[in-house]
Amino acid sequence: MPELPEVETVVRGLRPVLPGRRIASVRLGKTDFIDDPAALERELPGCRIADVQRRGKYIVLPLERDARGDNSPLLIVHLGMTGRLAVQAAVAPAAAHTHAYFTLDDGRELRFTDPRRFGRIALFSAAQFAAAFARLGAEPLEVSEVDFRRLLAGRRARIKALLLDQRFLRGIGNIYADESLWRAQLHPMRLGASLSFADAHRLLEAIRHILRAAIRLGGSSISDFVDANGLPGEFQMRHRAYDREGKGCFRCGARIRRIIVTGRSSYFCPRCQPTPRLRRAAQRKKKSARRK
DNA sequence: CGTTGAACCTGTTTGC
DNA sequence: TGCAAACAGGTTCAAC
Repeated sequence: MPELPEVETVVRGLRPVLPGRRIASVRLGKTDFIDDPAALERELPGCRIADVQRRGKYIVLPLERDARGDNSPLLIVHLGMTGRLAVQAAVAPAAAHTHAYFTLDDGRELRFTDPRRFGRIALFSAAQFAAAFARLGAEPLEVSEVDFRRLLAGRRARIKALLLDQRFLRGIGNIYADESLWRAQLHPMRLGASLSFADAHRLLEAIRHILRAAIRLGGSSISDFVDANGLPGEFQMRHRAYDREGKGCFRCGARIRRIIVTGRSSYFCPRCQPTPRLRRAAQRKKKSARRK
């Protein structure tokens, strides 16, 4: 569920609420997705939440410790596939699979809910944070076209694999990869280095357009995504490729197809997003197979 | 460098 | 109707 636009939507919902609040206490349920549960219970009470930020698909809460405040830690939350983070009244009944409760100094609670527990919560020192996040690629809404072309140069991986690789760009997942490739009219199996100047230009434009539109509509709600206020997004109404197997292409009418690329379902229009030329060895193999 | 497949875990949808 | 298989927004790791 949560890719860059959904995480951004959650962050924008929390930003008017959390900064300035202090964490009074911590309660944990299942903890197998938390790096060091004991550290949360030990370190968090008394900390003031200074800000709410997003880095790729990560939510980052910089904290300030009591008086002197140096060596301040950062609380990191990743929503995985089914994670939710929301502030609720302490008396409100908790949704099923709510595994972390952070009581705030106004009596309300910041709650983390995640049925599949693919999410992650960690408490990082400034140094740990810098080291961990140095591996992530650029923000797709901030990278320049020149840098984007440099990233593609020499990459023999499929463009779909690159878009999903958080060290290439951070924040794009399966939905927005497919939607961007559809808009740019590029087949998901194209190799990164094979993209022409014009291809790369169209792809970056598509990524920017799609992500901005999705943020504007509060993200995509496929089955269970809701923002920090419990409201679903609306960008799923605008999907042109994702989860549309067998339906007509919005551009040319051809039936959208689903194939597996990099182990993930990939939806594309076989007419608008033409199959790349195969490499010679693979091509020979196919030809001989066809002759039989 | 790249790719593939499996693993993590639960819930929902699909197919026989 | 019932049960099993397939599938799901993500990340990581081993094996090739």
